[in-house]
Amino acid sequence: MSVQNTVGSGRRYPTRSHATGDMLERKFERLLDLTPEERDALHELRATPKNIESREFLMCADEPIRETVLVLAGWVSRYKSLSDGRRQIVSFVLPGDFINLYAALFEISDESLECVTPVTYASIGPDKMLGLFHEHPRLAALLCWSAGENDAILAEHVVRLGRLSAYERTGHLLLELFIRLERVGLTDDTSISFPLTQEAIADTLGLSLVHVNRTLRRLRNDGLIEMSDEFLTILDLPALARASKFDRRYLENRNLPETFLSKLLG
Amino acid sequence: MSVQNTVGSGRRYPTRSHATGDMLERKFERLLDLTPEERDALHELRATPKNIESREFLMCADEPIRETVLVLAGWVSRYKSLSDGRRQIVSFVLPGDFINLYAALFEISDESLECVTPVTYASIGPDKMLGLFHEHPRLAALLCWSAGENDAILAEHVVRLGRLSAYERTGHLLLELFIRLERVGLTDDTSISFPLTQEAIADTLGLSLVHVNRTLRRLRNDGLIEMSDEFLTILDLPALARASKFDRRYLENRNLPETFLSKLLG
DNA sequence: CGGTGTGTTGAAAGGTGTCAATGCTAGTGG
DNA sequence: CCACTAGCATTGACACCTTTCAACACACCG
Repeated sequence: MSVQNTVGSGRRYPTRSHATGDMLERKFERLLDLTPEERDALHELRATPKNIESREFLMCADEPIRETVLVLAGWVSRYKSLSDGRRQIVSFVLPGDFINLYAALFEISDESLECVTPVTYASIGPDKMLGLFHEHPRLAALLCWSAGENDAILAEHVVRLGRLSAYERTGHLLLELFIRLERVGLTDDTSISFPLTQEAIADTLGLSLVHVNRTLRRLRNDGLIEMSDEFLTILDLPALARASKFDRRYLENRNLPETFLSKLLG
Repeated sequence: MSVQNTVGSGRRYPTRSHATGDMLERKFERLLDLTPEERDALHELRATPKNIESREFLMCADEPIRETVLVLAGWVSRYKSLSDGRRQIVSFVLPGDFINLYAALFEISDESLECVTPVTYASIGPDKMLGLFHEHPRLAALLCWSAGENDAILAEHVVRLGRLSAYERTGHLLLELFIRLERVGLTDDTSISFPLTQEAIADTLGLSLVHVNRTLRRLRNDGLIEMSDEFLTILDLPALARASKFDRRYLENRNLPETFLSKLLG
């Protein structure tokens, strides 16, 4: 059920058949029953998807921000570069995630958005965005919810970088990616397709490439994960979560509260 | 011009006379000329300010989220705790900043909000928040801008933790705090009142208390800063910025773009 | 006056980075 | 068809940044 896409120089990334992407509905339906009109509006957002290759950029540092982007398939890395070449990946944008939800509100950014894999996305201009806020306030609320979730993910990344050991950090990141993909239906039981190089992991976790390599080997030796060029398998999720101080509450317990739901429904 | 507030156990924190706080207008006026009605709406937000002591909590982990908070005076730290006692401060909330802009959208949080100093704040219930979005869409846009700025600050914090040395991290943090306070008019030439303990700095930068102490001493010895119990002075801002790889663009270059401004103004 | 919170300093241990070299696979061009 | 290159994964040895442990100074407070 998976198609082989030839990518860049020597790495393959398998694209799943459901890459057409209804992961946004999937996320939102967990919070709220959408009306047919709202579903239509969401469908319309991705009416004319675009494709872009691995290693290409959705946005470059110091370039003007174009528009809000909804990722339908593939991984995007958001990172910042230092003058001396050091690089820090701030976050990964996965299918169903937004980029630049605030795009309309800033002139330029000092961050870059690079495709880790081939990416299918829908771009949403400021007009469309404003229209959405007027015509579908409930969807607007869900978009804000999405922004709030990103905030929580970023906050946890700060904890990871600031207070976890290399071993914990690595396991923690792998778990986050696994669970985020699970929530949009992109897992295969205990496996996900995993396109990150060890260098990308290093630039995410604030570690050296060499140390990431050693750490991954330890995780493998400890029977917690299995990794190939293309896939990551979580062999023992509870054990890995324990070993990584991974508390998945930051990705859950984030339902819309009743008080607010009633307003949206009423 | 400064009042001595006795705080907790043995630390004093000077409260400035302009702690009554028009820093929100100050921030927004840099982006947009506000109408009298909008000014009134902003004033109304802080019509009934509340006070809370140093070391008290605006929110505790696992407690339900109450409401959106606008900080008028004082510092708040947002942090997460690990089961083994490790702590990571995610961000500092300064006068003019919002907390829980998404409050209405989540049930509970796994983060805590603790006052570093005595704090004056205005709480904004979900109703008021929704009303604001309906009646003052331009203010709503500015609130979103504010959320986007927080995102940029968090992203830079990730870079700080992931790719800067202890020396760079420390200088970088001090500069960020200085500049953020400068933008809301809370600097005294090259000084700010500085309530953080070395332990708080350590929990922010992902370092040990001891190493923070040594690093601060180095910064002092290098003639870049001066610190007392109460104040921080940036002696040579350009030099400190160079030494810390501090690129203030993440706090600037964030004006509202023309395309959007015209919509708001029209 | 002792107690607590904070700042300071030294010495030793340890986690992580750097440097360097190797193997492997896929793609390229002769 | 086979060198040859490029990108990535892997490993060992060593250096160093940062942590940990421990002790002490100082201010404020009850």
